[in-house]
Amino acid sequence: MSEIGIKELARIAGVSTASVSRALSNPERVSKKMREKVLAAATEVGYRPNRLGSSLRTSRSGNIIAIIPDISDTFNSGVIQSMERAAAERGYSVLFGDTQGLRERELTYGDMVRSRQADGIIVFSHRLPFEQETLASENFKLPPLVISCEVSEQLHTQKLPWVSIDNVTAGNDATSHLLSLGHRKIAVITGEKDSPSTHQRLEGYKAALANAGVPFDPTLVHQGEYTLEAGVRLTKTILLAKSRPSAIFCMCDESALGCIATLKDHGFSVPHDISVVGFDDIRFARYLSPSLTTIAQPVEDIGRRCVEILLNLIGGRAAENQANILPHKLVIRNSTAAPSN
Amino acid sequence: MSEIGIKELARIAGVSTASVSRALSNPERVSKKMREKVLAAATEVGYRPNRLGSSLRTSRSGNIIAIIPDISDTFNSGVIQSMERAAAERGYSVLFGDTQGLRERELTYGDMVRSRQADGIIVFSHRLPFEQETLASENFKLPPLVISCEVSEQLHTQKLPWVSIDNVTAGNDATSHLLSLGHRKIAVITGEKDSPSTHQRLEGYKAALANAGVPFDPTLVHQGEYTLEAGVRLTKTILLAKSRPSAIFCMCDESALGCIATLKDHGFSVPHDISVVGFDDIRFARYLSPSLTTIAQPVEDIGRRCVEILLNLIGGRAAENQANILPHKLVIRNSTAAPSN
DNA sequence: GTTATTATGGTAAACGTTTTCATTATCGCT
DNA sequence: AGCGATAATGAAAACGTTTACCATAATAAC
Repeated sequence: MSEIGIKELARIAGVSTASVSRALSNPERVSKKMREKVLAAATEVGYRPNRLGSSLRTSRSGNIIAIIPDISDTFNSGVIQSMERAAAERGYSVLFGDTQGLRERELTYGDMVRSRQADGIIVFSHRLPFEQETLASENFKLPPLVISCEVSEQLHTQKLPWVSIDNVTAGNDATSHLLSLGHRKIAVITGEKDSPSTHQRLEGYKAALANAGVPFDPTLVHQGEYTLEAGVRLTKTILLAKSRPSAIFCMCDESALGCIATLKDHGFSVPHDISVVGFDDIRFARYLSPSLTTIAQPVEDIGRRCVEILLNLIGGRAAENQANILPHKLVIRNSTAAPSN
Repeated sequence: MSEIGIKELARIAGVSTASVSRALSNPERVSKKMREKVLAAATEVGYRPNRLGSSLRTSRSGNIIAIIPDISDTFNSGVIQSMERAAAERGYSVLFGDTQGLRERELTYGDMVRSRQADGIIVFSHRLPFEQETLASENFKLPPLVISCEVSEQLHTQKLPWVSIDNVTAGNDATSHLLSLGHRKIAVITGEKDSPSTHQRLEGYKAALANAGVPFDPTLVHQGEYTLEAGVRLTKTILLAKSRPSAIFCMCDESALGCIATLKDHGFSVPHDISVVGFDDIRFARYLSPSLTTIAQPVEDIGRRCVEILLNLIGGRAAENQANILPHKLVIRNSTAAPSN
C-alpha cells in the first residue's frame, strides 16, 4: 500500500517538498494560495506525515516517559491518567514504564531518552534511572526530568524539580487527628523502607506525638510497602502484639484497605475497636465500609504540574521553582473515632 | 554535549559506519575481532544508538499503542500492566492513550500508527480508531491490530483477532450461581449501552433465567457504565422500585463496590438482605466487606496474549486464531447467599 | 522608473541509522 | 601455489522530514 511521502505529495501538488513542509508545519510562512493547494492535495491523498522523519530532523520525539514502580496501583494510575491528559493537550504522548521496583528496568527506561525515544522523563521514585557512573561521567548531561511524589534529600541537591505534597505535614495531620480523638497508642504501617515519602510521613507522625506529649514508641512502627498485601500482613503482626494499639495509621489507602479487612476478619470493629486512617484518598476510599478517613492527595494537579514543568524543561525554560508543593487535605470519614475505653 | 553518533564512533574505532552498525545489531555478520573492537569503542565513549535513525531506516518504531477508555479503571490498569511487561520482554514499549470514551481521541491515537509512531494497536473498545471513510478508502490497509475484551459482531466479520473471555457463559455462570442459591428476582447493573461485553453478559443472564424457568423481566435491567458511580446511582434506583430484587448482578467489580456501599448506606445487609455478584475480580474484591463473589478474568493472560498476537502480526505472521477465548472462573465469596425469605 | 525591501518558493544538505552492492581478505582444496 | 568459494568490510544510497541558503517575484519607497 506504501504510504505516501512528502516528495510524492509535492509532486502531486506541483510544488517543492520545502513548500509542502512549510504549508503543513509553518502555515504562516507560506502564501494563502500555496497553503490551500497543499492542504487540498494532502487531504485528497490522505497524507500523514511520518513522525519519525520529522523527529529525526528536529530531534524531538514528542514522547515523554513516565517511570513508575507499579502502574496498577490506584494512586499511581490516577496520576498517570492526568499526566496523559495534560500531555495530550500539548501534543505529547506518554510512554509508560512499569519497573516493578526493579533497578534494571529503571535503567532501561532511563536509556530511552538517551536513545531519543523520549524527550523527557517523569520519575515516580527517589532514584534516578541512570547508572551511578553515568551520572558521574563528564559528558553526561541530565535530560529534562521531574520527580513525582518521592523527593529525597539527595535529589534536592541536584536542583531537579519535583512536585509532591508536604508529606511531613500530612503525616502530622493524620496523626494529630487520631491524637485529638484521644488515641495515644497509634501503630503505623509504612511504605517501602527507602521511600522518602514514608520517612517524611513518619517524621510528621513523630512531630505530632511530640506535640501532644506522647512518647514515641518505635515498636509501633511497622515497615511495609505501599500495597494491600502489606496492610494485611502487618495488621496481623500488630494484632499479635501483647498490647494492642487503639488506632493504626496506614501510609496508603491500599494498605488501609488490607488493614481494615484483616481487622474485621479477626473480629475487630472499625472504628469502634480500632481506628484506621489511610493516605491518598483513592477513589474507592469513600465507598469502603467503613468509609476511610484519609489524606487526600491532589492527583490531578500532581500529574498536570509534572507535565507542565517537564515540557517547559524540554522547551528550554527552566522550572520556576524546584519545589512544587501541592496542598493535601485530611478527609474525615467513618474509619476513625474516639477510642472505646 | 552532543551525543556521539555512529559516524563519530566509526571514526574512533577506525572502521566504517557499516561495520559499526553490523557489529551492534547483527553481531554474527561480523568477525570476532571487529565485534570486539567496536564494542570496546562503544562502551568507551558511552555510545547509544539513536532509535529514531534506525526506526526511520527500518520503518519499525518499536512501540505499540494501547487505546483505552479509562486507564485508572482497576481492571484495565491490570491488563495494561501485563501488556507492558510482555511487550518489554520483547523489546517493545507501550504508548498508552486514555480516550475517556471520546471518539476524537480514539482517532488521534489511531493515527499514530499511520504516522509511524507505533507499529501496532491494541484496542480496549469495540470501535476501530479510524474514520469510517478512512476504513472504506481503497488505499487504506488496516495496521496490525488486536482487540481486547470488547468483541462485537462487526469486528468479527473483519477478521480482526481478539482476545476475551466468553462473556455469555460468564454472565450465565454469575446468574446461575444466584439462581442456584434460590434467587428468583435478580436485578442487573450493566456496562455502557453499546458495550459488546455487556450485551453478551446480559445474554448469558437471560439464558440462565430461561434455563431455570424464570421469566425475564426487563425492568430489572439497569443500564449503566463500568464505573463505581454507576453502581451507586443505579442501586439507588433499584431500591426505589416497588418490589425489590433479592440479588443484584453487577457487570463489573467497581460498580459492585458502589452497589454494596449504597446498600449498606440504606441499611441493607449484604448478603443477608440482598446478594451481590460482581465481575472482573479486581485485586480489591477479596478484601471488601463482604468479600465479593465475582467472575475472575485472567488479566495477566489477556494482556500477554494480546501482545503476543500483535507482535506476531507486526512480524508478518498472521494470528493463529481470530478468536482467543481465555477461561474465566466464578469465585464465590461472601457477598452472595440464599435469600432470607 | 529605479532601487531597496520583503515575501515567497525552490534546491539541496542535513538528521543517524541500515543495507545494497562492490570490493577485498580469507579459507579450503587440489 | 593457484583456484574458486565464501566471509568480512567499506562506500554510498536510502528512509522522510526540516531548514539554511538562494533566487526570484512582488511590493514599497522615493
